[in-house]
Amino acid sequence: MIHQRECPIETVIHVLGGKWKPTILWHLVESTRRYNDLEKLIPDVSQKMLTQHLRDLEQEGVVLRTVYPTVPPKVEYSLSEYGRTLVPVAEVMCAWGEQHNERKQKEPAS
Amino acid sequence: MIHQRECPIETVIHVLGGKWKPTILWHLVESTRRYNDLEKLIPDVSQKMLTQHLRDLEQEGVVLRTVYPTVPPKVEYSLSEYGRTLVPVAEVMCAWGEQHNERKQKEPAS
DNA sequence: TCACACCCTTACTTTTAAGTATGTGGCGTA
DNA sequence: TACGCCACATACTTAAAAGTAAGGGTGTGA
Repeated sequence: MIHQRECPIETVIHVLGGKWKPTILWHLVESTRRYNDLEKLIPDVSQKMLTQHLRDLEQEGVVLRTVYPTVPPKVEYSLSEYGRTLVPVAEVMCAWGEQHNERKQKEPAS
Repeated sequence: MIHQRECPIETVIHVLGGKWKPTILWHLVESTRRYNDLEKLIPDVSQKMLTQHLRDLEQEGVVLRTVYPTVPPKVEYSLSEYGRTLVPVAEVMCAWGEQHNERKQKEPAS
């Protein structure tokens, strides 16, 4: 938080670059989710990291957090409209990443 | 190195996600460079990180390393053809990142 | 009265990335 | 003889990210 990011690629990496952030985003592209849902969909994430990543994504404007003041509390997470502008970027990255993974599998040496 | 990457977005982040990698790539898109050139072009990078990032990029197949057995030694780094397939991905990321940086400047409070 | 559901928070530890400082090899030059 | 050039390698330290474990607040049902 202490320095401004001059490199826009680093910006994207910062927004998308938590260990579970792509997975979270992926689930939110499909549908709005509650905290509990995400925990179940991503069994290996710890509560701490899930909360922290959701907060990060919220602060970047990518994710919307809606609290219903019911008992017990209900909190919904969804992609913001702005967050949807990130989807094509993620798709381009995905496509290259997939191809790269395949390539790496074929030539494990080199 | 110990686990295979299942998420292709993480793959891209892994390839591009060192502190100086986007900068290195950027300079190699423009031209082939020698180790010394890169040191001068990126004054803040340490030798250790420059070497390490170049090795990483080489191992991913993105960068070519050519050694001329002269004295003193001469080593050239360049983007491979495969590395050039990464450029459009980087450009898409760049575009979103720039826009995102502007947006963040305008609304420092959420 | 007690546990449970939901959505977290906090403190502490481990792992990973990056930074700092110093050393290496072989040849040309002074 | 010593010194510098180029492209590193290695060891050690610091900082950042992630993991682990435990607690909290509130109202409802048993």
